[in-house]
Amino acid sequence: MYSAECPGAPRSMTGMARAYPVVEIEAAWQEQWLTSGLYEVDNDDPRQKFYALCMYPYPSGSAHQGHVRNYTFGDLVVRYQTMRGFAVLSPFGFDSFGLPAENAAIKTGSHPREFTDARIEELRESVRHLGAVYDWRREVRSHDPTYMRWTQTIFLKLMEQGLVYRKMAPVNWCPGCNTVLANEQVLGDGTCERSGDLVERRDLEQWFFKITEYADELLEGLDDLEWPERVKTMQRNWIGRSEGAMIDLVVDGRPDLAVRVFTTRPDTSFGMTYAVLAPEHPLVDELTTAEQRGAVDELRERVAGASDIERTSSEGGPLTKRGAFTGSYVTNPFTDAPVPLYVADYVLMGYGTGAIMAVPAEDDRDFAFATAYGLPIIRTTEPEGGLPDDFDSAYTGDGIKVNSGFLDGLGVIEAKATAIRWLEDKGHGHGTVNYRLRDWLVSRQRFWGCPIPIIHCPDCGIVPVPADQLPVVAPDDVEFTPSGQSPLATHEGFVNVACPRCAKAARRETDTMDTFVDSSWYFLRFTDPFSPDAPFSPEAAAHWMPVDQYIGGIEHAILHLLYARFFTKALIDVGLAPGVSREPFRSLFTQGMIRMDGSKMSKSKGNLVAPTKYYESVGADGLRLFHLFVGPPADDFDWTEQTDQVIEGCGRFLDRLWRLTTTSYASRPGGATSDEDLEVRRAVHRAIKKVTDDLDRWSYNTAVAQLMELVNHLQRYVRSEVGPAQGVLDEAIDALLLLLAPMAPHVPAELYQRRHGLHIHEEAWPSYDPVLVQAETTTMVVQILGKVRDRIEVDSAISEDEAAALALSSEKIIAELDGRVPSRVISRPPKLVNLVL
RNA sequence: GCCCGGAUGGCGGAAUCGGCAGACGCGGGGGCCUCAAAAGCCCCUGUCCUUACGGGCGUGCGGGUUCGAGUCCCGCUCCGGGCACCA
Repeated sequence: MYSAECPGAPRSMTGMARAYPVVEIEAAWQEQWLTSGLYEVDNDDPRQKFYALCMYPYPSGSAHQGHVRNYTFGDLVVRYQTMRGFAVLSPFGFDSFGLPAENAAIKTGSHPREFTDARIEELRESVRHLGAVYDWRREVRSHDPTYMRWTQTIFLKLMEQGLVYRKMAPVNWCPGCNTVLANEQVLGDGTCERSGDLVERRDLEQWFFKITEYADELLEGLDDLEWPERVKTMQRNWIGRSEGAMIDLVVDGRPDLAVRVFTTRPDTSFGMTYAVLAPEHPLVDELTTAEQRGAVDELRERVAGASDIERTSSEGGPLTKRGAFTGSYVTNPFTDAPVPLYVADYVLMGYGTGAIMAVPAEDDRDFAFATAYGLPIIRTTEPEGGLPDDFDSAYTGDGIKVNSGFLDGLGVIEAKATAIRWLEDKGHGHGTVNYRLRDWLVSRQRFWGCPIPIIHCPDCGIVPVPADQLPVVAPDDVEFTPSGQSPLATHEGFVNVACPRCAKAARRETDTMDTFVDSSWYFLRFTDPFSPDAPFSPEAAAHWMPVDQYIGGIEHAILHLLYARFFTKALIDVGLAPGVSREPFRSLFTQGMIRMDGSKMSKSKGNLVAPTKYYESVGADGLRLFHLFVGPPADDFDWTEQTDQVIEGCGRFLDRLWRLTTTSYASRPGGATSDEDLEVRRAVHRAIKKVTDDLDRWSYNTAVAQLMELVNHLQRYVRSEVGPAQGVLDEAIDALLLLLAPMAPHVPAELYQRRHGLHIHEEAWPSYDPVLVQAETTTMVVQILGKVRDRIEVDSAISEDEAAALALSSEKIIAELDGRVPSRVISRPPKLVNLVL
């Protein structure tokens, strides 16, 4: 491929001499892969499909080490599965809407599109320098109008099918920036990351997706996925399914009015000594008596102004300031006793019904509150060993019900079921399932996102933008001011529009969609990115989906992966994706983070080590090998002062391989086979098996180690006294190059081309001879009481008895035993015999 | 507070099913080559005792199971991550 005469030993920037011209060879092959179309697959490809995908990146400019790691793993999978004979779909795209472009626009005055397009160009270029291969024809970009059109179409389709709605919701409002912030933009201390102002909570009309309608399926679907357990657990916790009961507490003196509470512990109902409303609960006003109005209003005012962070922090103030008595009482239906109704900030409007029955004896928070307010505490669960005389904390464990009327004597589980049956019989409530998962708030008061395709008409109300007017694209003639307010909201030409229904003057929706919407269906678009009249053809999507191997960072463990799963199911249900697998990502791999000085390596931390310099010293191959070799792919990696030396070591390995392959060795006369020949052949076939197994189980570091061992072995072989046999050496080197090809693609491609005139990446993955993998003889360890006393070379197929006999006849063992007779002989042929005295 | 991970030489890590702990690499030491250096090549490199041969100890800590434990069980310590008034 690289055709120049060998220019001797080129010197890299780090001053190390390389055995081969790194930059020229890598550039030539990258050009070849880009133009040859080898990794472009068509939808009617007859080979079995394999969909490999790395999470599409936000285009932040040139690739950093996190990208390199990600795409090295991804490219390995693509090239490996291609060699194994699959039609591998390997697309690339850009998650190109998002705040950094808008912030840059505010700073420099440039349009976010120009900024983004330039960053995309940089990232695409540096990904190519890595030698990673994609079907670039399929590239998608979130901000591309042809993509936006379908994002908006999907929004409207979901709305039409009742999965989108609008309601008032509290948002993070920055008074300095005069806009709403995403949660990620609010710092830990509750201030705005840009202006430093204290973020407030405000209620605004917001758009939502009904992800909660899929809560159960999102939960149950996790069981069958080949995902890291950690990620599944995080999603389960996020969904937060809990079984319990709704109970209606009738207000004293108001038989028509009840406070509905949710509890997971209906078995503790007899211990309810008060009830609590969230400060935002709609019944607070009505149920607060004149005498208590002052205290309640004071509490509500304080809570309303506080951010979530303030409200839930442990510095929320003394407990006595956290609640207020409403003056009203509700009836505990189990005891018919009236209990006081409080308002308290520890009850959240966003979970359950925004109201609770409080059982201080069996709930930590209720216990703390009851203690502070002098409320009674009645224990209803007797732990094993009986009730203690006094106690200073709630008891939340298992036990036998006491003080609980008809529940007395039952265990917690039976008592729950009995209490729910009783509630349902008496009409006081019912069993239910509650989720922590909230509907997905998708509106953002931002410019650089996909506009929500809605028109607000004074007469017709909310009107979808007609399909033939999509996509709604943000205007170019906008000015970004430091206020941070989206210029969309004040752009007359954009906002003013005729109602598509009645033609009267109407206003466009100026909110844009959360960028997680764009990333919730891009993997479907990849299957059919040219489709002119649908987001994708259902046939193409059904063919390629699910993604067989999805690779990305653990930081997307919850949101992106949950939203994408929801979207896939929803798109199927609204008829856009019939026949598509309901779970989009069959197997997920989450790579470890690269850290430096304890924190994540990132642009914002300013601790990037650019890959560029390594492209010139050890090449993309060397850098890729380093990322594969340095440790388990799933583990975090600490970048230190020593890291450059490890990378250089990977470069040296490639040098040795190059010299080994390009040096001519004197053919051994006579053609007789030596022991060394057989040993080399065995080592080769063992390596094929080991590397194949390792690649299949994501143990890339040991796969690289295995190849290093093989090179070391071959190096000894060619320098050995008898010298190498050409046929043996050729078989070994070919296998070595084939095994290395998915990991470090350039050098093996170049060497294979020179050897055979063939493209290594079009070759089949090597297979091994099981006979050669099985060694003829093995070193058997003989232990006395678990301590190694002798090693004997034995036939691998040795029997239990033979092994034992051999061990007992060993001179060393006889001497060591010194006449003692083993009471037991543990024989585990062919590896070990252990003698017990 | 709750839920997950993890702890092995000077360092990154290996040991896939309970069977030789430390593969592979980095770093370090010694040697060869060279006028010299770089590069390359060879040998050594857990720790303690021993001139040697050889032996003792050793996978965060304390117990246990087993002929045998880095690996399994029980109880801790420390580190990392996620969730966090979720009723």
